[in-house]
Amino acid sequence: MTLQQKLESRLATAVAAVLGEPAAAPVVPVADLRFGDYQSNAAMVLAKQRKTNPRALAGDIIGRLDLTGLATAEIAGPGFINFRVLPEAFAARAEALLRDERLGVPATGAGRTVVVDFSAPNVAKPMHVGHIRSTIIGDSLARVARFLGFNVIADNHIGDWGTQFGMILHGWKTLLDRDALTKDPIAELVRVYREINASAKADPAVMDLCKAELVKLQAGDPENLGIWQQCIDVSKQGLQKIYDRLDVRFDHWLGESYYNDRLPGLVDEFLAKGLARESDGAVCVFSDGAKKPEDDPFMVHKEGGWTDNPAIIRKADGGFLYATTDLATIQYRIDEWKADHVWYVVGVPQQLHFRQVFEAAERWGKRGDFRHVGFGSILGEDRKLMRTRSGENVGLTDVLEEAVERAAAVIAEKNPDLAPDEAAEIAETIGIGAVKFAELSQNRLTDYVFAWDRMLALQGDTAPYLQYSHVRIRSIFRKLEGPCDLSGQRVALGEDAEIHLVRMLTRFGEVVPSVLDDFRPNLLANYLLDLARAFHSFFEACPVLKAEEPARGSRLALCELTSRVLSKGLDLLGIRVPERM
RNA sequence: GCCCCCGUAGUUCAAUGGAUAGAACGGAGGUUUCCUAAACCUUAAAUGCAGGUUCGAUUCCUGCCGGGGGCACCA
Repeated sequence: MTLQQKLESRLATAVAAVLGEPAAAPVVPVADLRFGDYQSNAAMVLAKQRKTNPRALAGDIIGRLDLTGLATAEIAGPGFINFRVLPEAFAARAEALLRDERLGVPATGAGRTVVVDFSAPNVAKPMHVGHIRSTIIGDSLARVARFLGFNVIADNHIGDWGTQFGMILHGWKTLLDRDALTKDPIAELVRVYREINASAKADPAVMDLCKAELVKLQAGDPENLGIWQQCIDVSKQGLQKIYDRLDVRFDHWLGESYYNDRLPGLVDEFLAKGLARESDGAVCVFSDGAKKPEDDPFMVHKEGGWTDNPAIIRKADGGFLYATTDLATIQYRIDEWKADHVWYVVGVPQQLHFRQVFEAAERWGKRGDFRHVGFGSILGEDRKLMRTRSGENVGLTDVLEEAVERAAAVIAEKNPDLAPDEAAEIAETIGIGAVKFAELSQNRLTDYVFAWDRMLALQGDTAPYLQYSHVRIRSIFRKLEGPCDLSGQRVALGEDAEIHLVRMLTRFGEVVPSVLDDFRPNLLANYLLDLARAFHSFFEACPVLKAEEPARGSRLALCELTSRVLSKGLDLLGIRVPERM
């Protein structure tokens, strides 16, 4: 049980004793240490309901509170109950954590299945910086959910069937350089796509040819299907290289094409059940007709009257769309995978689409906890959205390359004695870690302007700062020489820096589950920075190897525990830790 | 026109309705006979504007200002 849970449990007992009935009395960590470690505002809330004096009620509750061996409590301000955890309680908790493989993190997701839908690039187009958010945030959420005991299915819903294939097919047939395709398939595909895209934009006749190729593909033309399959294979190989480098894994790659056969039947079913109807030749799912414009964001003002903003599931020409595929995908995930939760890590601009699809799925009878985990946009220097086709866009591979180069330069300066192989490996770990951490340490909803120095920073609140903490700890254990069993080690806390370090260590079990409350890996990232700061302060203030027993063993145990929590925390963010740097 | 997201130190970002709004970079000043100075310590500096709800608002509500985005056959 976490310290927070213990306090909550004891407080609940006291509150029930005072009131004569159970009442909610949550305990939260205190932001400002001057007020203690944890606090509860229960007295203020309950006093208001009962129209009594909050400080008096808080006093009554504290009078009934048994905190033996755990903490002290006091009334503060308008009626807070502040808890200060006793050093011996912190020490006991640290000893318990040393023996706990889960490091105090409860398995809150046990027995539930969650599908995490993230990354989902379009094939035959290069990944650029705009793809980084979904990929990295989604991977981290999947890792956290897995650690919390969820049955996690990471699904890469790649765009392998859309209209862009009309262009690629036409380009393949008219522009392809076979030699170039053999040498660097991805680059050649990208070149073909860019060229054909430009000429189709300029010339409607070319666009018509592209559309004709798409129709043939969708009708099952063997030649086009063959080319399509080649494109997919080549693209997947290229994507896999980037995912390997980023240490991102998927359980499935069920792209749009996987659901292709299900779409006609799906639309028929929607029509038959009255969930959709024709409008201007298209089949649309309209929002619930009972709603009024005031309370329904689907309603739009159009041609003199209010109508709602439908999800189109079949075009007038018979083609299917994004919404159709997403509904088929939901059906599969709910019926085949028995998903309890489905999390879509997709940019905020698609919010309307997901509201429509989730509502349609619900009315269709596909019940589940569907969440659109949106994130802000990456903007260009002009503060406008980075577009896939605009030339200014920076490729994801270029970002990773540059990050690793910068890390290598710092290593050469700071630690020139490392063997070249090892230095290169460390540069990879640090460079990639820095990029990922830059993404994960901020609120996902914030828009930001892409800037090399921001994304590739190696100083300050960055992954290398965290990695360095771990490296210093490993350095101590190297000097120990020989095995060292700390599982039964007694922890004795004297210095403030030691107590503060343990305070931070005990919060790991509280922070990790909170990441999924609102899908915010940055809570974990920021926690790890606080933990690392606590460790560095401890490390400056408290000698370890040169200390006398019992402090020496106790401090070694704190180092070991810190190392484990940092490694696990970074692992949940998808960031590796080096042994030295 | 309607809807959504975002406005916090010079800059980039934090802050489940809680107390004196935290970091980092940059600025100023210090710490190395001692486990890696990629570190530590000290310091100056901010909630777009106006109302409202609340014991308490960066957070919730209303209006305005500013930035970004979405809104019928792309994904």
